Parts: sequence; C-alpha cells; structure tokens
Amino acid sequence: MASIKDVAALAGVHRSTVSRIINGEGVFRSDTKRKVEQAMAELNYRPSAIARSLATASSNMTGLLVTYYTGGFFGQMMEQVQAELDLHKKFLITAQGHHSAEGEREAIRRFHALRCEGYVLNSRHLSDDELRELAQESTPFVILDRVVEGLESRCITFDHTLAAKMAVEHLIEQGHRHIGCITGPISRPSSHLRLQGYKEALHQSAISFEPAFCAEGDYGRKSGYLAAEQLHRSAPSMTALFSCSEEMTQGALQYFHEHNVKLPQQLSLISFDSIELCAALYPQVSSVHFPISQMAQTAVELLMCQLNQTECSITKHFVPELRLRQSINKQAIPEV
Amino acid sequence: MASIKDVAALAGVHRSTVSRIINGEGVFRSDTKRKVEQAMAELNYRPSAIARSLATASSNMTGLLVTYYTGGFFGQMMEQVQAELDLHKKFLITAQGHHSAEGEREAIRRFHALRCEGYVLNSRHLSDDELRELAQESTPFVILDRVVEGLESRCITFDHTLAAKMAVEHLIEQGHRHIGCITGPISRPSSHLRLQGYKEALHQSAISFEPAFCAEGDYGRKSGYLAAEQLHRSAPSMTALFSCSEEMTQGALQYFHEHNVKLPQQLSLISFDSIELCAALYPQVSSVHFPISQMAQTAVELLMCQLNQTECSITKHFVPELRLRQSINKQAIPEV
DNA sequence: CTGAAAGCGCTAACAT
DNA sequence: ATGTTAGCGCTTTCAG
Repeated sequence: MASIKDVAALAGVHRSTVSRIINGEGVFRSDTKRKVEQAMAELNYRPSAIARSLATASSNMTGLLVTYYTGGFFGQMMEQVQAELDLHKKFLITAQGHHSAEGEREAIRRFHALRCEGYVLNSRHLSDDELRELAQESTPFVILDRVVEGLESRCITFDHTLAAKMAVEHLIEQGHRHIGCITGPISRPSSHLRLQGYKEALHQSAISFEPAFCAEGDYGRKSGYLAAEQLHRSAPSMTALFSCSEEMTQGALQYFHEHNVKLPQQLSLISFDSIELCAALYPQVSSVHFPISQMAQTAVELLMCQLNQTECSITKHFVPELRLRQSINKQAIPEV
Repeated sequence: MASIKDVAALAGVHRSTVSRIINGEGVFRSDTKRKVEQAMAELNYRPSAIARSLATASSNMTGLLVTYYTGGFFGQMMEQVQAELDLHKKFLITAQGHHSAEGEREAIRRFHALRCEGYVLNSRHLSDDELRELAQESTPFVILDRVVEGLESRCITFDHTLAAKMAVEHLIEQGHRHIGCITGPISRPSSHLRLQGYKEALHQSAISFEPAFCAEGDYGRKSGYLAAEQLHRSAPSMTALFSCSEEMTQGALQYFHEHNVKLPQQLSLISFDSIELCAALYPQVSSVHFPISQMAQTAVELLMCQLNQTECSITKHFVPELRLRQSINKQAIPEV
C-alpha cells in the first residue's frame, strides 16, 4: 500500500509538501502540485486516516451506542447519526449494548480504545452515577433519550409521559372510558413514564385506574400479542386501547385479527410510534409520534458543538405529536 | 489521556516492558507485572488501538457495506457481521451505499482510508468489472448475495430463482392456476432472478405467463400496496399471489384489508422473507426463506479465512426453504 | 527478563 | 514555496 513517502519520491518533493497539498494548506507552484497529484493518482494513494489520527491527536471518529442494530428504531438512529456525521466529515463507530450494563460499558471501552472524539449514547442500563462519572473524563458525549440529573446540558430528551397522556386524552375525547393499556417492561424507565401518562389522563377525567386494564409487554411484537390476549379476557368491557410501542401494536393487531375483533368498530387503538410503523399496519393505527430521527440528528449537532467548544442553543427537548389514522372510532358517551 | 509512557514512568519500567505485558508476550517477574498492572489501573490506561494499528500495520478493522442502515434486512446483516467479528476481536466499520455506484465507491474509499483489513460487500451497484478490478488490489473482500464471474471464491450466494420457483410451485400444488406476482424493480438482478423462477414454475406446469398478472414494485411497502391494487384490477381471476419481498407483502395485505379481500379464503399468498416479517403479519404469510443472517455470518468466516490465508471449506451457496403459514388455501382443481 | 532504538505514516513547527 | 526535524503511541528487533 502506497504511503506518502512513495508519493513524495515519485513526485520528487518532500513528504511535507505532499502533506500540505493533500490538506490544501499554503500555496504551491502549479507544477509541483501537478506532479504530486499525478504521483498520487498513479500510485492510487489514499492518506492513512490512522496515521493522520496519530499525528494530529484526533481520530475523527464518533462512537454511537445503540442497544441492537436490528429493529427500525435503532436503524433510524444510525441512519441519522451517520448522515449528520458525514456533513462533518467524521467517521462513525457503532457498538451494541445488548441490553446490559456490561454490554454498554464494553461498547464505551471500544470507543475509548479507538480514541473516538465523542460519543452519542442511547444508554439504557448504565446508572446515572456511572454516566456522571463518565462525564468526569475528557471525552465529550451526548445522551440520547434520557434525562440524567446534573448532565442536562448533554441530554436530548423526550416527554414520554406527556406523549402517553396525549394519546389517552384523545381516546377519552372520543368518548371512551374503558381504556386498556399495553405497557413496556415495568423495570424500564421509559415504560414507567408512559404508564404514568396513561394514569394521569385517566385521573384527569375522573376515570379510575383498573389493574385489569393493564398488561405488561416487553416492547416486542410477541408480547403485544400476548398482552392483547390477556386484556381480551381480563377487560371484556374495554372499548379502546393504548399500546406503548409500535411492535406490540403489531402483535396486538395480529391477535385481534385472529379473534375477529374489528378495529375500529369494536375496539379503538392508539399507539406509540417512532419509525412510522403504525402507518404500515392495517387498519392504519393512530399514534403519538416519538421523533427519534430528529433527536438523533440533534444529538450529533450538540456533540459537534461540544467538540468545537462553540455555544449552540439547540432545542434539546422534544415534544410529542398526535397522528390520527383509521384505528379510532367515536364512542357514544353513556348517559349518566 | 494516559499513554504507555505514563504507565512505564509510573511503574518504573521501560515502555517496551509495558507493551509486552499488555500483549502477554514473554515472561516477567511477578512484581514487575504487578507494578505495571497497578499503574495501568491507576491511570485508567487503555492502549490506543490507533497507535497499535500503525505500529503493527494492521488496523483490526473490517468494513461492511450495506445499502442503508434502516430496514430489518440490513439490520440483520450488521448484527451478524458484528457478532462474528466480535469473536475474532475485530472492529466493525459500516458504510451505506445509498443505492448508487458512487455511494458504494465512496464507502469503499472510506474503508481504504481507515485501512480496513478486509471488506464484506453487499454491493448492488458496482459493476462486475469494477468488482473484479477491486480484486486486483491487496485488500481481501467477500461479496454477499451476488455472483460475480471470476470471483466465485469470494461470493456468498443464494438461489433466488429456485426460491421463487419453489414458492410458486407450492401454490400450483395447492391447485392454483391463476397466480399473480409482485416483482421487485426489474432493473435489479435479484428481481430479475425471482421473476425468472416464477416463470419457470408456471412453464413447468404448462400455465401460460400473463403480463396482466405481474406488477412491478420497488421492494418497498408502499409499492406493494400499489401493486396489489393494480393486480386487483388487471387480474380479477387471480386466486393466488407471489410477492417478491416481505415489505411489499405487508403493503399488499394493507390493500387487501382495506378492500375486503379475505386471505386465504379469496386469495392465497406466499412471499419472499428474510427477516421473518411474514410471521408478524396477519394472517401469517407463508414464505420462502432467504437466510441472510447465516449468509452474513458465513461471509465473515470466509473473510477471516482469507485474512489468515487458511483454507476453509465453507458452504458458500445457500438454498431456500419453504415456511408454510396461514395465508394459503387449497383451490379445487377445475375439471378439464 | 528487561532496556535501547528504530520505525509505522503522517503532521506541524521551524527553517530557509 | 518547500525542505528539515521531531514526534504522535505503540511494537519489535536486537542487545545484554
């Protein structure tokens, strides 16, 4: 593999001249420039990003931690982060946390070994303390979709509670009073927040919270199917349902289809949605949109500001948006 | 950031000793080892993968080219490739080709700049010639899901034609004779191969090929919806349908749901499937499975063999497998 | 068993 | 406008 030395030799100039020409620093005699460019072409020379990193003490790499590569949600994140990094001519290094604190730690170790200049962390399992500790070190990072006390300036956040509340409020406005909920795993903070929003909406309309109207899933499709089954049994009077993830919604729809529950005639449905899967279901499902793409993009922008030490006043907090589709019916409000 | 020098100084030994201890090369006095390990811990030292790359002339990085990060298909590929590379303690560098030859070229340039030791290419737009040219250079690579003449030893392949043929044959065995097809974009080789299989199956049973029974999509969901609509009009006698991608199948199902076409009562359906999306649809859709995960894993194995110059006799060719689900009905075979 | 020295490919003062 | 020199953090002979 040709190195800068070979190019210099072939062009009959010094390495540093080649380096300068590559980086467009300074002014050169046009024939020197031509000779060098010719030599580079001839040797199919590409500067080694690695050697350059070492020399400049900057790797030009950014680490992105996601839980998995599969699933549209993480795909969106990677896509956006890559696009934004491309703009800044930075390399992307991805790693998976695999739903464990140790996995996430390992990912960060990898970024560190590669001397990434900054990280975008969609961390779900590192404790707030551990994250605060990490903030003591010199590598800047941004936390995507999580609020960590003391690290507010690095957090890109979304109001999960409000989102859930808006969804359920909408159901209530349509006249529904018997509203079920398929939650995520209760152990996960985001699930907790969403359940909270469900409860708040009910409370606000003086509808009592019934455990029989809740079923816990794991955000996965299969669990949505099972949760739908459970609710079908435990809450036969249910006329509307709020599902905390698009995958679970898909599973639930599968169950309802198999058991001849017609949407929206017999049951209205609204769902959390980040990757616009809800529009792909049939019937198309109304949703509250969780704008992970924009959040991911913003995360990179914020990180770049930190890297350049520039002040930037970016919106770091995102708000939900209702997207109404075919899955909701009005319910006659019962005479009291 | 602490360097090996700092560790050496703190431990009171030479850099090279530290290096040897890190890499477990040679034998050391136990107290030297202890001192060094203590110093490393104290400084939170991690060797720089970059400096190491430069010194050893091996980056330990592998490049993976995919078209996009989104979409379950590419997610699967990345997931498997990462898993396999983890086993070999290699770093993964991903890049997107964005459905253009120039995009794919740019991705490879990036790998080259990073001095990746090898590439896994899911290339769709580079010409065979360009790939053969690339093979002249010193970096080994493996081509995932494509056959390139002259590069057979580097290709991990799948029999798309046979897959399509098996799917349609199954429909025919169930008594269907009026079978539609939603194809991928005709310009893409894989689409062409699948359409070929459809035609072969028909031909083999003496069913004539009718253009009105084919609609072209772009492998995306929306296009599946539109194709279903088109076929619904142009081929009203159709009793069974073969869809060339799972996303298009999802779109088609959406259309049929909206237009009250019952599956499998009024229409039987079979689909290509790689990420097991078909089992998530309702009704669950029968499919021919395209084992992209295993192929991706195998691609890395093959690449590692090439890197280590070891002979390995891996199965490079994969075959389709039928997965029967709820979407197919028997059709009474008409009396002739 | 450990130290000394050279070098990987590049950049960045400092000269001239 | 270009050459000289040193050095980034690590590995790898070669000594001893």
